[in-house]
Amino acid sequence: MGATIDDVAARSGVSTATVSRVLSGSVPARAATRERVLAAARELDYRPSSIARALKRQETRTLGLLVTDITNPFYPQIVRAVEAAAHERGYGIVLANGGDDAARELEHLDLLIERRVDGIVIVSSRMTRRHAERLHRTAVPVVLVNDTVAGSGLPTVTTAHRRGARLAAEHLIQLGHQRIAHIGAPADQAASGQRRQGVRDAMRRAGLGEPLIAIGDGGVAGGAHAAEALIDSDITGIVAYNDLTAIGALRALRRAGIGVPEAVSVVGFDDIDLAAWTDPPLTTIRQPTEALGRWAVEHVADLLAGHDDGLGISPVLLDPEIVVRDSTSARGTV
Amino acid sequence: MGATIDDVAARSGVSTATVSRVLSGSVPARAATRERVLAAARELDYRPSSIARALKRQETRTLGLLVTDITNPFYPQIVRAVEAAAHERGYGIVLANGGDDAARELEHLDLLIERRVDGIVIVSSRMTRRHAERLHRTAVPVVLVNDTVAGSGLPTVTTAHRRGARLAAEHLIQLGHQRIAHIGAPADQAASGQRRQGVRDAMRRAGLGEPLIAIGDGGVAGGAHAAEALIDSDITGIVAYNDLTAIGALRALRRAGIGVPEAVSVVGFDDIDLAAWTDPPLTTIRQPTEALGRWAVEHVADLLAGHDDGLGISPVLLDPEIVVRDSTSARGTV
DNA sequence: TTGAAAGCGCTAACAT
DNA sequence: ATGTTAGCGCTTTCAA
Repeated sequence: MGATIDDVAARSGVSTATVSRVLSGSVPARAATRERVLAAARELDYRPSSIARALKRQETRTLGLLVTDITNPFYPQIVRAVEAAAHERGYGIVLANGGDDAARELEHLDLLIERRVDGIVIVSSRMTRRHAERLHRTAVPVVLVNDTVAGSGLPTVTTAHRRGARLAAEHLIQLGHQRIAHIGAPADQAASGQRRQGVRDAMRRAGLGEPLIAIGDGGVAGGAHAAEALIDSDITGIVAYNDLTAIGALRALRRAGIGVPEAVSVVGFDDIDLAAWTDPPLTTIRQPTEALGRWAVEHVADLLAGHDDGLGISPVLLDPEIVVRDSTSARGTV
Repeated sequence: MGATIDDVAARSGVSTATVSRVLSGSVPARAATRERVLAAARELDYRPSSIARALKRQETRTLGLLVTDITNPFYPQIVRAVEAAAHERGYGIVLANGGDDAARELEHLDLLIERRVDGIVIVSSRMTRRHAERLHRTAVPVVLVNDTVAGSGLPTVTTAHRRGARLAAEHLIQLGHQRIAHIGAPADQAASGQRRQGVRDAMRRAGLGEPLIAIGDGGVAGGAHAAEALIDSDITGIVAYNDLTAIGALRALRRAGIGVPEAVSVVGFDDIDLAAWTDPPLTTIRQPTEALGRWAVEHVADLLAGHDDGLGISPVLLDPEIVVRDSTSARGTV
């Protein structure tokens, strides 16, 4: 099919070594030789095989991207970010969409390893110690995004969930809200504890006591349910676990005839694409997706380059920022 | 680092050929040999290098997935579907996110080819004849999803956009609507013409004349704008180019105090995840994402297997289905 | 500046 | 049933 380096060498009357050198530009060559090689390559439409190169060089310039929690609305954003950062550094991305169960996920991990990816980025999965072990054994650089495995020593970069949730609650407090509820997510969601804590931090600092806590399911339905349960309380502000939850709350409140933001203010988390288009547009905490992806890729690259910076002892926290839209408004003390 | 086939061979006291055979299971081996090989492989945590295998076999069991139109809300769904279908058939996915300009996209294509992907699935990109040429020259099987390049002869699978839009309009007509508007997308969107035609088909069949046409931008903002312009007309139903456009329309109508679906019914297209959660939940045309992805992968596989079924002359159309929610309702003749 | 040759890890004839 | 060996397409010493 495609032309090989031998074809190019033959056509230009030099050795394959010379072709390789000219094409890589690593070693100077006589101008005349250069020209001939380049011409031959062009004429034959030669594309070096990265497979052969990988075998020789023992690196594929490829990163595995394992995304398990596909229900995560924030998934497309992070895939985008990682792909872009990788491409910039000359890495390709092999995508692995985690399945439903942990077993299938381990299988994916194996596949990535067999494909000899140079490193692996794992996003918000249900990583277990077993995964970590497997990873450790094969010595493939790995970085976790938005999740940690306790005691695995795996390097991690995550959004500062706690700080983000605090930001959300503080925004409400600054607007004069005093009775604030938090609609959380089940405990198995990596960030649920931290976000709840963030809301408490803000309340406590302001001397407002404890937030009212309701639990959703991380999705719209759960958010709506939880908000309904909150309707008879006298809260004026809600910090939702994420945007999906917030959208559910918006819906439930509308159904109940409670105006947002006049009667109750709502803050989300993530800033998914559609957050700008809810009704009213959602005030939310934007995760630093770009930075998360970039950091993950750069750190894998560093690890590959042998810069073992002793990281992984504690996760790197990246700051989110608040995006104020129309689902929150000032509220004097009642 | 990792153990090689030589290590396993040495440890189990057989030749590498035997190891290869035992592991692949292609040829029967004596039970005792089998055991020893398997044991050695396990002990060494041996993972065959798919790189070396690819070089030998001249196939990587890898498909390239080029997604350019990243603004397409339908993007995550199709990535999911393609990945799943590929995985099922033992293919991995190399992801390439198209850039802004056509040049960057060509670069991506080259990269995929250098990576020696066995086939390429291209989703809804701004494919040009130049791309098609490049593809043709390298003889890599390609299938296009939801887009065609006129005269390129590239096999294509797409949603039956025209039929889908007709379904949408017919739904409205059955509900008693007579004055229907279509909010379309700019002409450069692959499906815009077909969807507009679909609406006209339905109107004409029902003897209702031409639909009122407004043009959005394929996004929420454009949908809102276009809907505003429609407010003073006397239409009672809107078929939007896609869900984003429909969401924009929903918003504009609410702002204007026009009830959906009491005063005006709205139908979207795509059935993105959030369509079920708009207010009111959106009646829409669901693209057969699963089938699209599966078909694309299977067709590439067929091509790879040498089944040149003379396809590609005309695109394969997959039927969408209507999902009726609450943004549409019956309406007697006024 | 260029060439010859070894070798990356595997598979598949071809032998035995 | 198993071993020997060539070779996939490249890069990289080592020589010249």
